[in-house]
Amino acid sequence: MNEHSFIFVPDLMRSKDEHKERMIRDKAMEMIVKEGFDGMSMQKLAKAANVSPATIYIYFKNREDLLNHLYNEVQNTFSEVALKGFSPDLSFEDGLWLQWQNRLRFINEFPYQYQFYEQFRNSPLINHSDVQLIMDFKTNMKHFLMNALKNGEIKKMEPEVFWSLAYGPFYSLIKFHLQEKTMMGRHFKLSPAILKSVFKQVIKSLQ
Amino acid sequence: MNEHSFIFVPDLMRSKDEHKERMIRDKAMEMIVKEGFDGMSMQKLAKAANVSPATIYIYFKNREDLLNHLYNEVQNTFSEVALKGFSPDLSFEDGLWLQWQNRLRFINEFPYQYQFYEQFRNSPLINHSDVQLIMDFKTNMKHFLMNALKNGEIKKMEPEVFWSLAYGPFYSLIKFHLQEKTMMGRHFKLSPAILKSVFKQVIKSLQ
DNA sequence: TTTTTAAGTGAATGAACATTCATTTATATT
DNA sequence: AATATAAATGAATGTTCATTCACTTAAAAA
Repeated sequence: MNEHSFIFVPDLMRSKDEHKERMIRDKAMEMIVKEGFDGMSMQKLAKAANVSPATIYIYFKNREDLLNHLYNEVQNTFSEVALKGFSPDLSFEDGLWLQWQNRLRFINEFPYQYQFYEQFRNSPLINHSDVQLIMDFKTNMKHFLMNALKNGEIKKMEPEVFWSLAYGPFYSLIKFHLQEKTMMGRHFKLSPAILKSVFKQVIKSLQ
Repeated sequence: MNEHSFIFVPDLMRSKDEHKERMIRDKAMEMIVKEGFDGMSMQKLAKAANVSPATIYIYFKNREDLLNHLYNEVQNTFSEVALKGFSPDLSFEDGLWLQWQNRLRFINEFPYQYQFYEQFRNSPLINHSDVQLIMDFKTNMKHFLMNALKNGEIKKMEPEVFWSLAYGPFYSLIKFHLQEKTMMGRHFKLSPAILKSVFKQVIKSLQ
């Protein structure tokens, strides 16, 4: 519906208001992060985005379609940001560190989007969405991993094992970072120094 | 309401049916794992648990109260299982390995409970729940960490950093393990061999 | 300025929602 | 067997839900 609008553009028409769609998308994610999936109703969303409920259905087929589009968009933006400045020819340490920095940047810049993303991924909605990583991202990651292996920078392991070791601690830190209360009621601020120190330890585990 | 029922037990009464409450709790978690929070309505739950909607309100104040009780119960069972056979006087490597094994055992034995738990923790519901880890678990973990530090088995770091390095890769593996499709559409089976190998690498990162 | 088209709407629709209530049922004691 | 009590219920309650529809508005082209 939405992503195919470029296929047929009649001559005589009123064009869609990009700002309206942006508001719908942003407010939806904000509401879901603040009140959960059951706290985001179409009528409340319409009010928050300053449109009629019926307007939402011009942009999205239904509620589920809206949620899937949101997830898709975040996934793509995230991949894009993660690839900024990246090349599979970077040394393993430089490449992974760039990934960590890029991902942290995205999370800090778009906390609602990231938290919506995490909520969606941990819900059964993920099973009904047919989202796929953009090809560019996939091939870059694959070549990066292959180079690191070839150069003896990491040992041979299954992709899931690599991912768990290389990003597990990172995303765990992010979770603490985004909660205001963590262990023992303290607040945990993810400083650059801490991130770098954990990174060094992760590198050690992969060698 | 529920947890205080032992305070006053009249002589003449019909006693609550433990089996009914168990069904309500189990079906609720199953529904949430399969259909999400918005897929679990009180009327559908009643039907699934073979009780009247009104019966649920005998055991729980309202929907939110039910969800909080579920979370609480999982949290407590989880802590209990994690402590099985554990002592803070174990060597760091043995103690952490036991934790990994206990946690994996819980996840395999009660997948609905674990997946409900993860979904709850990643939703805003977590902000309105006032759950606390049981004291026994907390103190055990604290002493374990202190001993490992004293014996020079790990280096000094903030608790969140320790947690991220020691459990981040583990929970990441679990996520892959519980999805039927992971990276590149393959299925990932978490074998004991893989778990042990990742564990060894994690130990290396902590030293 | 007129025409054409889709964007955009407010009010409606029926279904599903959480919760309550007037009764009935089961059970432990007498 | 009778009694007292809370468990358990099915049928309501009023509210909110996702979605639709008859209609109005805006804008691009002629």
